[in-house]
Amino acid sequence: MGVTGGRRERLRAETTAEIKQVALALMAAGGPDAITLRAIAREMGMTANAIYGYFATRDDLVSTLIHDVNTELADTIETAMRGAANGDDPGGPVRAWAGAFRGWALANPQGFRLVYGDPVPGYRAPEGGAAPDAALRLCLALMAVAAAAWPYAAPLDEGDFDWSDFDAGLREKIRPAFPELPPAGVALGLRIWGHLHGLVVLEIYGHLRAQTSSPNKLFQSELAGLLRSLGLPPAGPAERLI
Amino acid sequence: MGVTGGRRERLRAETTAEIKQVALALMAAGGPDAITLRAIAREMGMTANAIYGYFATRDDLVSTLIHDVNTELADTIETAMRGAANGDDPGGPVRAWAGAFRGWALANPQGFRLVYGDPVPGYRAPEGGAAPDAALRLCLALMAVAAAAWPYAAPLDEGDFDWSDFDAGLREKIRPAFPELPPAGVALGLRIWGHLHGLVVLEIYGHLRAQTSSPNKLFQSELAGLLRSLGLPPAGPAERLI
DNA sequence: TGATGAAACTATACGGCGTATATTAACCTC
DNA sequence: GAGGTTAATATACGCCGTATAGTTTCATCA
Repeated sequence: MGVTGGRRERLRAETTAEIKQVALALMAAGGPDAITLRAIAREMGMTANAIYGYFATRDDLVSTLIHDVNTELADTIETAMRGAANGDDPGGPVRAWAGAFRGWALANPQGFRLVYGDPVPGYRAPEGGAAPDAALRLCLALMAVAAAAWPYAAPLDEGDFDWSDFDAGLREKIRPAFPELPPAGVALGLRIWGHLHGLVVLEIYGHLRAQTSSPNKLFQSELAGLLRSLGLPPAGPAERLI
Repeated sequence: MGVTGGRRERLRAETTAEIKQVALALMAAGGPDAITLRAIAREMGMTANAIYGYFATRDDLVSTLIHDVNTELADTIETAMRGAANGDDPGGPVRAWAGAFRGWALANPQGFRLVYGDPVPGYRAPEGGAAPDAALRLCLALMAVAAAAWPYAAPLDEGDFDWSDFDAGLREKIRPAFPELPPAGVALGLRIWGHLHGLVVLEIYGHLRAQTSSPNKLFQSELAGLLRSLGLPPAGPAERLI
């Protein structure tokens, strides 16, 4: 176990990265089902079994991919929300979250399916492994949305929630970051997620295709309705001041 | 082509029904991926290839299952909505639709996945076959919801839709049944679908499990918010008259 | 410098999957 | 009884994930 054994470890990291990259490319081309060890190995010019040296099992590889994709989504949303957090526009975070979420989903439909659909035959791996990390980031972004909207939405809210309705670990992360957000505000964040998730998943999976040719118009209309139902102004601060 | 060949046709129909029933049982037990011809045949005590006499291909079988499940969902929703169409409660259809949709989804999560998720490796079959039938029924139920809510929601609606935004065949079915419903009302129906679909799909796929232990409370809260945003009374006509 | 041993990779095999083809048995119709 | 449709079978092929054993590569250290 030499301390200077950096070279082989670097090679190993590169090969690992290439495996994941090829797997993502295969998934983008043919869906999650196209992630087969043989196909990856074929693409890389090596044997399928060699991959077992990098991932204990195919599900491990898939789990890692899910984590990576989830992280990418979290990055996208966090970036979009940083640009919208000017404080003058309480609807900004909602619009940023919604736009980033749908935009990323439409740009990476296979990744969206991998994370939010049935991944592949196998099961989800770790029962508490790496996925929650990125999922937590997504949830915290949602809470930022809820925190921005809550002062406006609170008078309209009729939900009856308390902290015991939510995961204890989640609560510990939320309360320090958003001390002003009550349980009903957390619920609001999750509701906004579900609210917007529906149209996106229907669009990604093609279930809207038989009905409308303008899913974007539908989504924008729904977003406007969401903003209105939250008591938020429909557009930026300029219009709100008029 | 004898006219009296009823016996064999009856046997054939029975075997066909048994194949589908076994396939649904397998799906309920192990997810859509568990639908394998071999497993079905094993369960029925015959050879996998014998199924090719009843279904040209495995995808044909899956398509038929999707159609059956979709029909069951449409039946459930239509029944629930018939019970809510007393005319005195404009929010009744929305609540009936939402309750029936989520209730059916929770009672048949595998069926829900089959219809609204990635079915199985293979493709969807007919590009215009049997599935649209049931999908149309679901859509018409949605339009009944929208028609009941539209007189209340219209003043709040800010969508800008016209008929060209929707499928021509769909329009022909909608207009005779709901002549008072403008394009924005149709969009409202689809939006309600997407609105409620999101939380249900997140719950079915387990993505809410890490956050909340009360998905039902969350859904009811969201439903109340939907009713409010539509300008509808939150409960039955009794409360509305107060 | 050269042996050592871990790591990367290959070769081969097994069972399960969907599918295709050819074959046999049962049945109704004429 | 003959002809033709249908049910069911046996067998084979290729692809999949996985397991095991064997081979090459190469950093490490005496």
